[in-house]
Amino acid sequence: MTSEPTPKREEMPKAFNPALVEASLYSRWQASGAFAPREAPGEEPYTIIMPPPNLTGELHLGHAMMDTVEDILIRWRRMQGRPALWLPGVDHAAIAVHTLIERQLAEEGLTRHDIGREAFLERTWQFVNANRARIFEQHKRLGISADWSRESFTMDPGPAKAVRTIFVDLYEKGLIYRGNRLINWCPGCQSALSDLEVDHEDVASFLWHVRYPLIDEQGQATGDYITIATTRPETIVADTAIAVHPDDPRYRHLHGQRARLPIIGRELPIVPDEAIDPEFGSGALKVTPGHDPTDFEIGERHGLPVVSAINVDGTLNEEAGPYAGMDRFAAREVLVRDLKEQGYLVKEEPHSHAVGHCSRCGSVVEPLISEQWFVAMKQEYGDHEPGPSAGAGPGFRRSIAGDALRAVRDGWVGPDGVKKQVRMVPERHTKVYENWLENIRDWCISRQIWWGHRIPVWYCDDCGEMTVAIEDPSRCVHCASESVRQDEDTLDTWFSSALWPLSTLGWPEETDDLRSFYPTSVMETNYDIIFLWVARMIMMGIFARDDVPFEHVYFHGTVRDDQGQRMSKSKNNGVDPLLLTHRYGSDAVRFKLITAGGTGNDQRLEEPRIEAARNFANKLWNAARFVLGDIEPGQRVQALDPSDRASLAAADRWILSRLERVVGDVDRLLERFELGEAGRTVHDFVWDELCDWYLEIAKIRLREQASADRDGDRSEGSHLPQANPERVQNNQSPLPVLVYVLDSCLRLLHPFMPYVTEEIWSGSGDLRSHLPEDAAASLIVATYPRPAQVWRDEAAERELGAVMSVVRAVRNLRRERGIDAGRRLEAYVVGDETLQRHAATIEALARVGPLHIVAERSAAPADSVATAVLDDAQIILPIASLFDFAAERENLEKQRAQASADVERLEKQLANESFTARAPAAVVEEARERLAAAASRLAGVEARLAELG
RNA sequence: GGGCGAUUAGCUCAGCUGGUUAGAGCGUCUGUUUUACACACAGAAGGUCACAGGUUCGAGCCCUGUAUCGCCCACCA
Repeated sequence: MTSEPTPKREEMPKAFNPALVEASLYSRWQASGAFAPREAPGEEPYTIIMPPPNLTGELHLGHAMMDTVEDILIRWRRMQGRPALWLPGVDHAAIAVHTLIERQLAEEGLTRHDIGREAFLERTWQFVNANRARIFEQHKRLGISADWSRESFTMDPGPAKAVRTIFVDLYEKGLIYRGNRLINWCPGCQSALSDLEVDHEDVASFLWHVRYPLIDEQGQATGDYITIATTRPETIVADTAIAVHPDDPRYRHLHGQRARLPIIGRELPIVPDEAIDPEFGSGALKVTPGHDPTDFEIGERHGLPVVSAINVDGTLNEEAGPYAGMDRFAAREVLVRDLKEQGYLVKEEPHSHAVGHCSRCGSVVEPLISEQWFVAMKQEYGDHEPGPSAGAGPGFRRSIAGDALRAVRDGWVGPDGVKKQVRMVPERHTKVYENWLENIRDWCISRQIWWGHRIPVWYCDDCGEMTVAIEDPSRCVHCASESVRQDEDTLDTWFSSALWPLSTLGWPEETDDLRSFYPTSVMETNYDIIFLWVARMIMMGIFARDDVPFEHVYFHGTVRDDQGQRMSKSKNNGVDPLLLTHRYGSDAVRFKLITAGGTGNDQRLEEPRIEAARNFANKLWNAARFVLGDIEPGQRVQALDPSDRASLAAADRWILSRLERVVGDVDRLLERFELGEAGRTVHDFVWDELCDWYLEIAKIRLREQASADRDGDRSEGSHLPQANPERVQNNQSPLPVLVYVLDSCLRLLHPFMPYVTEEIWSGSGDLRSHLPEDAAASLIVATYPRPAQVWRDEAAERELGAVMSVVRAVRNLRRERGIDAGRRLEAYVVGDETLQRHAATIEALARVGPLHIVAERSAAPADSVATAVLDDAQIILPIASLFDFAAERENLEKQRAQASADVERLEKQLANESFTARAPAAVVEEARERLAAAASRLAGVEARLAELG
C-alpha cells in the first residue's frame, strides 16, 4: 500500500458531458446487436411496434415523448432477459405528401394532371427515398434502442400486400362496398375525407330567415309563406323539400302542402319529420339532401329527390341556375342579396355555429354526394358460429366495430384460446373508445389522390363488372376481357396504418416474426389518435387474425409550450428536441419528459426542469467518480453475501435495505406503467439517501481506513480505539456495498438515462470491471434488478434514522443559534448506546467534537447550552458566550408547543373507541408508538424548561 | 347537447389500495471553496389540497352538487 492518494481517473471529467459520449455509445450499442431481440427460448417475447412518424414531419416533442416511453419499456424488458422487439417504421402520410408534391409542382407552374400519374409518383418516390433515412437519424439522437434491421415503411411491398389482402377479404365478406353517398368533401384537397378528418370549429356567421311562398294545387301562390332559417343560403338551389316537426301546431295544417323555392322556382313538398327541432329558428327546415347529412336522411325517409349543386372544386353547377359557375361563398353573398331584393329575406341574425374544416388543409368541408368506397362497421358477417371467440357466448354476432368493442370491454378469445382484454392506460380512455364505437358510422376509405395504396379493384370495359384481387389481374374475372382499368382512387392512409402491427411482422405471410411477436405487448401513442388509429388497429387486427393486435395501449400526454399552449406550426411555438438534447443531453430531456408529470397527463415544457434533470445526471456521474476514485484499477470488490450480513456496518445494512425497497417499488411501478413515479423513486433514492447520507458516511470510513493504513505503515500501534469492537466493525470497507448500490442504481436508471449510466458502467467509468463477477459487456444487456427480501433490515433502518435525526438536529441548532458553520464544537447527545457506534459519523456530519454520548441527561452540562429534544434523544451543545437565555427559552417553548400538540392529537385519536376498534391493528399500534415518542419528547422539553427556570 | 380531464406552496407539477404533521423541482431567504459534484452542500420560510354538502374511526384521495379553465365527441338547420 502506498500513502499516495489513489490517482483519480483522468478520463472521467468533473462534469458529465453528454456531447462527448452519446454518439459513440449509440454506435457501440447498435454494432453490438443489442437492439435486436435476443434469442431466449422459453422467455416470453415483448413487442412494441413504433407508431410510424410521417415522412413529411420533423422531429417534435411528441416524438421525443413517444421515443422515451417506448425506449424505457423496451430497455427494461430487455434487461429482464426477455426477447424484446421494438420495431420502427415510417408512414407514407398520403395526403400530406401528396399535397407537398403538388405544392412543389405549383411552384413550377404545373399541376399533377400536367405531368400525369406516373411521373407524379416517380417524383414522390424520389422525395420519399431522400427523406426516409433522415427521419430516424433524428430519433436516434434520443438514444432509442429500436431494431433498425426490421425498419418498415407502409408503402413497402410487404405492407402493400397486407393492404390488398385485407381489402379483398373484407370485400369478399361484404364488409367493403362502393356506394353513392353523402360524404365529406374537401375542395382544397379535392378528395373525400372520413368523418375523423373533419375538424369542427365554431364560426361566427348569420342565420338567415327566408320565406318560401306557399302554393295551391294548381301551383299558384296562395299569398301565404312559410319561413325557414338557414346558415347556408347558397344551398337553397338544391332544396327539395321543407320539413317541420309533426307535432308543431304552427305547421300542422301545412303537412302535405307545397311551397315554391325562391329564385329557382322548384315546387317543394312540406313534410313532417321528427328530426326537426321546433325551438330552432322558425321551426321549419329547408331540406337539402345533396348537401347536408341530416337532410340526406330526411330525404331518404320521405323519398325526396337529391339535387347536387356543388362541384368538387366548390363552385356551383348548372343546378344553381343564375349562380352556376360561382364559388360557393361568392354565391352565398349574391344569393342573400337577391333574396333581400326580391323580398324573400325576413331577417338576418348573427349566429355562431360549427363548421367542418379539412384537418389537413383547413378548407371548409363540403358534404356532397359522391361514389366512394366504405368499410361497413356494424354489419354482421361470418357464419355466426362462436368460433374462436367462444367466450362471447350464445347469440354472438361478429361485426368490425362490435368485435373491437368486445376486445376492450369483455376481452377477446384468440386462436390460442386465451382471453385477452385490451387494457388502456390511463384507463379513462376506455370509455371514450367504447362510446365512439357504439356510435360509429361507416368508414369512407377512398381518396381522390395519387400517393398511397391504390384501390385493388379493376373495372371491365366490356361487361362492366369489378375484379377485386390481391395481384394485378390481366383480365376480367367475369368475362375474361383484357380491357380492365384499375380504380383511380387510393386508400385512406389510416387504412394501411390499421394493419401496422400485422404488416410490420410480415402478415399475411406466416413469418417467424409474426408467430413470435404477434400479438404485440404494448401500443404506445398519443391519445389524440385513439379513433383514427388505435381503434382501427384493433378492428383490423381482430378481423385479419382473430386476435387482438396488442394487450396494452399506453397513451402519453401532449407536451405543450411553457405557457401551456399546444405547440403548432401556425403558432410558431414549437421547440426542437434536438436543440434541447444538444443543450442538456438526451438523458436530461428524457428524464424530464418522463418524471415531470403524471401518467398520460399533458405537461409543459419547462427548461428549468430539464436543467434539474441534467443536474441529476451530473450528480450520478459524480457519485460514480467518488466511488471509482477509491478503487484501484483492476480491483474487483468482494461479493456481498446476505447470510453474512452481521459483518456489515449498520449503514451498509441500512442502504441495502433501502435499495431493496426501491427495487421493489420500481418493479411494481413499471409493471403498472407508472414510469414517472418509478423514475422519481430512483432519483430520490440516489440523491437524498445514497449521495446525501451513505456516500458521506462512507467517506468518513474510507478516511479512517486510510489513516489507519498510514499509521499501520509507521508502527503496529494505532490511535484508533481498537478495544471498541463497534469501531472495528464500523471500519469495514464500505467499497463492496458502494459498488453494489451504485451498480444497482445504474441498472435501475438505465432505461431512463441510458447514456450516463452506460458511460459509468462500461465507458470511461468502467464500473463493470470492479464487480465481483464477470458481467455483461454493456449495461444495455445487463440484468435488471429484481425485487427480493434478503436485505430488508428494519433495525438498521431505525438505527440510521436515529443517526440522521441527531445530525439534522445539531445542524439545525447551529443555524438557529448562529454558530459558524466551520466551527467544530463539543456536543452531548443523551440517547441510546447504539448511537455510540456512529460517533465518528455524527462528529463528521454535524461537525462536532468531541462528542459525548451519554445515557442520562445529568451527565451533560446544564448551563449555557442549546438544547434540542428528539423522540428518543436530546442534543446538548455547550455554546458558552453565544448562549442567549431568551433564545433558548423561546426555542424550547416552540418545541413544547409542537410536542404537546402532537400528544394531544394522538391522545384524542386513541381515546376514540371506534378508531381503536375499527382501524387496522398496525395503524393503531403506530399511533401508540408515535404517542409514546411525542410524550417522551414533551417530558424532555419540559424538564429542560424547568431547569432553565 | 353529451363525455373526459384539471383546480394542491410564489411558479410548474407529483401524491399508489383512504391511514404520520401533504411532497418535489424552480424561485425566495440565511450560510458554506466541506477532497464526487457550486450542475454542489447545510438550514429556513411558504399550503383552508377550488367551493358546499355527504360517507367513514379516519378524506387531497370515495360519493353528490356548484364554480372556473381546458380538451374530445355530436347532423340544432
